[in-house]
Formats: sequence, structure tokens, C-alpha cells
Amino acid sequence: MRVSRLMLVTLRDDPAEAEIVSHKLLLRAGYIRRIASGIYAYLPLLWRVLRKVSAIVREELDATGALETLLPQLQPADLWERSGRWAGYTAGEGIMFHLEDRQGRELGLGPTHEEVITALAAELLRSYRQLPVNLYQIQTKFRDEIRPRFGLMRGREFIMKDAYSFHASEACLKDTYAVMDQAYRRIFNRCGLRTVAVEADSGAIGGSASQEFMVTAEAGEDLILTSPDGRYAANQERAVSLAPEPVALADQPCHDLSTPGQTTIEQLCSGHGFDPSQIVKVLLLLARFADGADQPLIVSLRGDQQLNEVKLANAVQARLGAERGSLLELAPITADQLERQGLEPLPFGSLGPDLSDALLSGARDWTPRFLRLADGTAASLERFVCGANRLDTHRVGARWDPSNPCPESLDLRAAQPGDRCHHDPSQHLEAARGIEVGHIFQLGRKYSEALEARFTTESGADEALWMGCYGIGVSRLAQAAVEQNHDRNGICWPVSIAPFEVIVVVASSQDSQQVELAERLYGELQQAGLEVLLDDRNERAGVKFKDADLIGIPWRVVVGRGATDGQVELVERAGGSKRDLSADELLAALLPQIQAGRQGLNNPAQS
RNA sequence: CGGGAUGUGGCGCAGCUUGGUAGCGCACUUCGUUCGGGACGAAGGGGCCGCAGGUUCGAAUCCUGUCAUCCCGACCA
Repeated sequence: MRVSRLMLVTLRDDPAEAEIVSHKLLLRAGYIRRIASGIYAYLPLLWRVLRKVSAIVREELDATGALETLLPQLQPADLWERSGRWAGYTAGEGIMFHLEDRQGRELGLGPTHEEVITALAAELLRSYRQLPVNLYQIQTKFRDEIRPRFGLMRGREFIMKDAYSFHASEACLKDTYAVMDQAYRRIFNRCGLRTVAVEADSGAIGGSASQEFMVTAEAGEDLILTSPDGRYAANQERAVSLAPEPVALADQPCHDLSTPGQTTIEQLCSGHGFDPSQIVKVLLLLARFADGADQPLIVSLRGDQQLNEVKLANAVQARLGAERGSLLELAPITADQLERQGLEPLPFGSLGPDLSDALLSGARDWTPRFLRLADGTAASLERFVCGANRLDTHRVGARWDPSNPCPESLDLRAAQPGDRCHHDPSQHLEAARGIEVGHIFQLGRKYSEALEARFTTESGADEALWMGCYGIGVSRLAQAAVEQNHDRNGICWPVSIAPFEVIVVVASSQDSQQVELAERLYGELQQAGLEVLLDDRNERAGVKFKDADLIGIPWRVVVGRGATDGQVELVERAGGSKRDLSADELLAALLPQIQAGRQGLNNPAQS
């Protein structure tokens, strides 16, 4: 391809719309243009990158025996109602774009494809003899994100590879899950990404085990916690750890303490010399469910600990989801809401875990009983300080006893960097930021049961299929690669996903010898099967060098002064090493490098 | 959805306080000189100043509304 024909438009200044380096570079180098918030045009250069990433994904998945398919993006609402996800995905903070057709039937624009694929499996998979199967597709997904961000990192329309496997047994599912784990590691490695695999929350997709693949980068949206020995790594949403030991509270009879205006843990501690770990704080939240009745919650946490809302949402869903439908939202209860329910104001700032259910009687739309949960750190305190449920009053020396029973205890706290690890308390968790580029799940039978995807076993029984699902954010991966592979001059694509492998730059388009030699080399390299750009523009050499660096072509051949003697310069983009060599030796020098790069063989190993 | 900021040629910005009919750099076109790290000179083309109302003799500028974009948050009482 000739640069003069490439519609290459590069920018000298950083566009105002971009915040992080990969987003700026993709815009400046002419890879993407924003059409609307979270909606981008993939320009020809980026499309080549995306096709390369897709090709690697295809090769690795095909090698595992997975089958490529293509499923509809327009999906009928009733399919989602059968799985119980329509309300959760469309109401509240739901992320599914949805619309009505001319008959008034509701449709959603696919944010993911469990429903469609499971319905298909229900029709097509009748016998254990057909199992296991693993189907995948690479296509555009639509998600009405709360806040689209950072270019392709979090778009409302993006390219995803999603795969779904079906099994006759859980053991078989685990086998495929392990195979996909390995395939994913190869895919990311071949794409030149340094990734770390972490334990993850399975979120709205559901299911049991799940693992995320994180590209480590400062701009990452996720916090990941790892142990120094590398044996533990988890997304903070999911991470578990040992909390610090609490400071013991002196043995004393339970008594009230006047705490005027002291509504925060900090004020309480500085006012009376308590340690935050001696306090039980009480959070009042409201869980909105699909069935319309809102459920008030009382969550007790040790004062020095933070709530992990994902863990709480999972716990609430597990306890009430069966009868109440999907959990739509979890938010703190406000004084306004109490008033609208016709309830008396509560003494916020002095709440205790034994806050009476009687306070909810007469609520208009709320379940008139609290769901009470406690984090293990609060539940295990012998004596503690807590609110007395009267304004400006706390209780000191409170205990869990029949008059103040300890709620159901579970892990609800957010693990923090510096916490001790479960597997080895001498290890302390370290924090890093990550961009989630892949996620694999063992779904179990959640969807197959909801959508009645059943098969006949060897013994003739009728059972629901076991399922797994596996995603890769293809367009996000491309940007993550830039985030990890760039320098001050621009992008440094790994050869395996670069839009072109080599660029031939004519230093002076006025010099007919240079032009002639460059044209010859352009032809030869193409003949040898390389993906070559020829910068034939009538620009000064400096402009061409700057652009070549910016768009990040891994190898550059400069045809310049030495052309008279048949000499050219070969430059590696990453690292910038240069060597002069004869034009006749060029192909022999370049070909092995690029062939190795294509396979990702030069890429460093990953954890 | 809450908070903050910004909308002026393709891109980056100034002008707005103190109203008088739009400017700079880059990019683009032509010509000349240059030609190995974003050249120089000359001459050009391109703007409903986000949109809609209002105030005024007169609005990019003041007022009201609205739309869009970006950032932070969605959280401990």
C-alpha cells in the first residue's frame, strides 16, 4: 500500500477529547474517529489491526476445536424474559439498548448472547453423543454504558469475541474451561500483551468460577490485587484477604455515650480515643428488585473496613433472587426516601445493628423487614462501639447477645493492598491497575435450566446442559496493546498485530535513484509476502519519519543518501536500533525477524 | 443519575470581564526556494461562533432554555 493512497490523516496536537495515551495516539495517528460518545469509526489502519487480532483469535480457538458461527444482534425480548434478565438489562441501570418493532414487539440489541445460543442449543443438542461443543463468534456488541470512556476502552458499540460451550457434565465443562484458559494465554501472548490472569466476580453473567485476563496498565479501570509470590491474583471486586487484627476494647459494662454531632467513624474515634476497628458501623441500603418491592438492608461492618458492594449484591441476590427476581440496584437509603415511604426519620450517624423492624411498618412499597447481614470482621468482635439508634448517642461495650443478635455473617469487606493473604499470612497483597481484555466463566446450568436446554444422557435420563462462556474484547484489546506498547514518538505495534509490518520511506522523492530503489524494494518485499507500506508522498524526510513513528510500523526501511551505492537503513521501531545494509541483503535480514514476530515468538512470557 | 468543565474553519486555541459584525498556530490549495527528524517566503480557500429564544440600534460576547462532548462520582451517614 502506498501512503499517498492511504487516506492517512495524522494530527500534530493531542485532541481535546482524549485523556489517556492510547486514546490520544489512536486519534492522532489516524486509527479512529469519534462519531458519538462511545461510538467510533474504525479507520482502515485500525481495521487491519482488528482483523489481525481476530485472525489470531480464530487460529487459537479453531485449534481447540471450537466452531465459528454468527448470531443475530437483534434479539427478541421473550428470550430474555425466559432467562430472567430482560428487566435487569433494560430497567434501572440496565445496559441493553432496546426498541419496539412495527408490531409493538420488544427487541434488544445484543449486549451478549447467552440467551440466543442457549435457545439454539435447546433445539439442536439432543444427545450426549453431540457433546461437548464450543461455538464462537466475532462481532459487534451493543451496551448502553453508564459512562463510555477512553475511546475503545469502554464503548457503547465494540467488537467482541464470545464463545459458549455445552457439556454433558461439570467435569467436561472444567476441561474445556482449562483448554480455553490456555488458548487465551496464547492469544494474548501472541498479540504482544503482558497480561495477568485473576480470579473474578462473574457479575451479571452469572455462574460459578470465573477468571479475567488483565492487561497491566496505569490507565486500567480495574484494581487487581496480587500476592508477591504470584500464587494469588484477583480483581478487587472478588479478592479475599485477612483483615488486620482489631484493637481489643477494654472489658466494661455496656453503656451509652453522648456523641453530639459525631456522625462519622473519624469523629467518633478522635473524640473518644477509639480505634476504628473497635466500632461496628451500620450501613442502611435499599435493594431494588425486578418485582417492584424494595428491600431495606442493614449491613454491619467493622469500622476500619470498607464494604465491597459486589460481594453484597451477590449475597442479596443469592438470598432473595429466587422469589424476587433479579436485583436491579443497591443504594444507600436517604432521608428523602424515608419521608416518601411515610416513615419517621432515622438517627443517621448513630445507627446500631439492632435497629428495629418496627421502624419500617407502614412503609408504602418496602418490604417491612430488614435483611440483616454482617461482615465477618464485625461478627467476630467480642465487644464493640456502635450507634444506639438515638440521635447523638452511641453505645460502648456492646456485645452480640440475644437482645442484639449477630446477623448472618459472611465476607462483605473489600480486600485492600497491604492485607495479609489467606494462603500465606506472611505475604501482603499488592495493587496494580488492569484493563480487562478477556473473561472466562463456568456458567453451570443457570441458562440451560431457564431456557430448557436439555439433552439425553448415556443412561437415557433428561438433564440440563452444562455451559461455559468465554469473551475477549477485540477492539479493547487493540487499544490496550497501544497502552502497553508506545513511546514518546507514538505507537510501537507488536509485529503480530501491526497494520503493516514494514514501511519503506523514500527520504527524498526528488531523487530518482532513491525512488527507483524504493519502488524495487517495495515490490520485492511484497513478493516475499510481507505487508509493506511505501511512503511515496512528496514530503520532507522528517515528516515521513515522524508519521512512521506515530503510526507505529514495526520496521522501517529508509532509502536515502546511500541509494547511489545500493545501501539502505533498517530501523526497528521499538527500541530504535538502526543498521545500514545493502539493498540486496534487506529481505534476508528482515524476513526472519518478521516471521518470528508474526508468531509472537519475540514476545515476553507472561504470568 | 449527581457534581464539575467545555462548545469559535479539519485539529489545537485566543477573543467574552468592558457588546460594534472574528483572529492565531497547525492542516489544506497555488507558486518559488528548500529537502535525513513535523522547512521558509508569497498568495489563496474555508467559520450557521453548538442550537433556540430573549435584551439591545447592534450579540461570539449579556440573560434564559436546550443539546452535545469530556472529567469525577455513583460509597460507608
